[in-house]
Amino acid sequence: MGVTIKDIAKRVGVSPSTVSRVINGNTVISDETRKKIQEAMAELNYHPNSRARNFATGSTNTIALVIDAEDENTFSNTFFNRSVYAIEKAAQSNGYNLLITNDTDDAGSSISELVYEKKVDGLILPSSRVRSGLLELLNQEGFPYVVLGEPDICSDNLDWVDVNNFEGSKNAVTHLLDQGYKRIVFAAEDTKTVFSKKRIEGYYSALDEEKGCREKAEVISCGENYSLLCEKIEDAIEKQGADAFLCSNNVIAYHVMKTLKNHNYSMPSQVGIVTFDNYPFAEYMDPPLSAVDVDTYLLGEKAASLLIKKINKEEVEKRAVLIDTEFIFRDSSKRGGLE
Amino acid sequence: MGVTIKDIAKRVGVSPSTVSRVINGNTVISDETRKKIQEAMAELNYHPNSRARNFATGSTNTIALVIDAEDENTFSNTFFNRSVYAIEKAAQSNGYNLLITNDTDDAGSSISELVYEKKVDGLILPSSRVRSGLLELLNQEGFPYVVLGEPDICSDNLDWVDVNNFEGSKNAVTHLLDQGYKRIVFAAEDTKTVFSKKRIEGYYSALDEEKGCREKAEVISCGENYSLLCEKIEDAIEKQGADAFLCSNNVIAYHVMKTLKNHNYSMPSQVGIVTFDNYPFAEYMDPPLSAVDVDTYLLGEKAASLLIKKINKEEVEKRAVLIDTEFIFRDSSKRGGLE
DNA sequence: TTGTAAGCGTTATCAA
DNA sequence: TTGATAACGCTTACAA
Repeated sequence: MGVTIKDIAKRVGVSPSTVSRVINGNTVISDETRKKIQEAMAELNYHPNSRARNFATGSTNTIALVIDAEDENTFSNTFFNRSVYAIEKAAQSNGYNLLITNDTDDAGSSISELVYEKKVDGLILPSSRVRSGLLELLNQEGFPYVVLGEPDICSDNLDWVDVNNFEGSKNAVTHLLDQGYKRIVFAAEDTKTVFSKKRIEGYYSALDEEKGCREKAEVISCGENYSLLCEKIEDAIEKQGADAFLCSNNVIAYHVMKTLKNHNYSMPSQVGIVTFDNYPFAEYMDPPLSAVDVDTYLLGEKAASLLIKKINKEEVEKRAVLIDTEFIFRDSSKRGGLE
Repeated sequence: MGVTIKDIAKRVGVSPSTVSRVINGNTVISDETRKKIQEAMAELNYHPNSRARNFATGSTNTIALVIDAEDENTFSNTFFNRSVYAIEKAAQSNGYNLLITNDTDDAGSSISELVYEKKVDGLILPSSRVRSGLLELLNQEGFPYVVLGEPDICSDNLDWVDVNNFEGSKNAVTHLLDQGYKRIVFAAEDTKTVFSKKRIEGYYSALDEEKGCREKAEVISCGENYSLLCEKIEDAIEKQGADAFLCSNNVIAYHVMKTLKNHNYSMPSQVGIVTFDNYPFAEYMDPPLSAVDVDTYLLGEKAASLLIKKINKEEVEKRAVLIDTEFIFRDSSKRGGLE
């Protein structure tokens, strides 16, 4: 059915291997032969069969991105998705295809299938799916992989890429202090994930540099229980005299703002707010939300290019890559350094 | 290096084809032989090489999902992403892997590469990327594909899956009428895409059933110019006496609500609101937003299973599949049929 | 129920 | 600069 390398060879009167050389850009071919072969390929509308090539070369030119299937939010996470977009672009521009797979915890996991059956050349693993059994498998098979997000185990021995949550948080808090806020509360959905911990560390680190502030530090966490969150916010303001909130995402920021409005606290004069993640919504909020912007596109791009380097066995300069955050100053934290 | 089918054959003392039969679940094997072969595979930690299988069988057990790279929003679209999640799940449960590729308009497009080089067995194409040249290529190569979303060309001759935008819109407007709202405005970012057109048709269709309402119909579109949107909203209320808005997404709904609040219109007593897409935010808005909920998970699932049927050359009952929407009644449209 | 052998389309080694 | 030829690991008639 399809036209093969042999058909081209026959038509031009050369051997299949010569045609193969042209396809692969081998330079030892004479210009004349190359030209004739290329013409024949165009005339016959020849396209190399990637299945045969994969088989012959022992590679697939495909990388896999593992998705955390347990995490309902992964796919509704705009930021994660920008990373996916970036990974695909980086892959494509390096001649790789991108396979996406949910990681289930089943015994015959989809990941081990990819690895054992050699369906891809390497994989990007979200930190939430890093577990020792899987690492053993990968290392034992000498399979190239990169972790997306700082993992909570083996972080010194793995190649990973993450946002600099520590600095992002620290900068935001320093900004709030500079604006004259004194009692800054950190509000998050959890405090256990690696990125939450890093942000909390950054929060403390900024407070440490302003005397008397660390003592008043307070971290609120609420899971997804937003009415609980609202209560805690009220308490923080009324009982502890909180005058600013650093929120770990936009949903939390939204609830903080709602609570403040319900109690007629004015923003930003009485209470300031900064949120992580610069959602499209953030700039339209009332007041517009200051945000720690995270370049998840870059995150994905770095992860993909790091993986491809590993696949090609190039030397990798550093094991861990941290992406800088950018602080976006809007009205919600604009107190102007007033007391 | 790797252990192959021959190693298993040798160890058990059978021929490679017998081992192959066991791998492929061929039933003519004697229980005894099967058992011995399975034991040997376990002992040697054998896994079939998918590259070799793909080559031998002439298939890849992979489907591709094309992403609209031009559309910045695709990847930040929560709903689209739930479809991706569903597609992956459906693929996996049918033994397929999922490849994701951006569609660039370059001459050597990534899609034609997938098709010509036989990298995947079929593809899911978003309606926004349907163009005649591409369809020609696919049809000419006899390549299985399914369109995600109703396409604006050839919709009668293609297999596609979409949400029932017409009914969703119609139901929402009927609901508003039932609640006693009289002058309902449809607010959208555009009016040209197929789904917008269908929604507008549904909007008109509902109005037609209530006398005197169709004459007062008004469709507002604003692109991404939200200050323009706010002006138009004001006009609609003040000059045309609008008392309800059907919004084509949450961002629009947000701006409508903001405008209403700024002008001290009370919701839902003076003005009612319904939005398309039940974002997590919708239920936390003030008042909580009534929404036309779209099951994009089901959308993706249907698309994937339809494609896999086509790949297997099974007869497909209908060319076009419409997914029902669900109306979620919250406070923002609860007027209770008052005048 | 099992074995033999050809074949899938390309790459890669070696020789010319 | 080119050509023969083996090899990649599996599937699949066909034969036994």
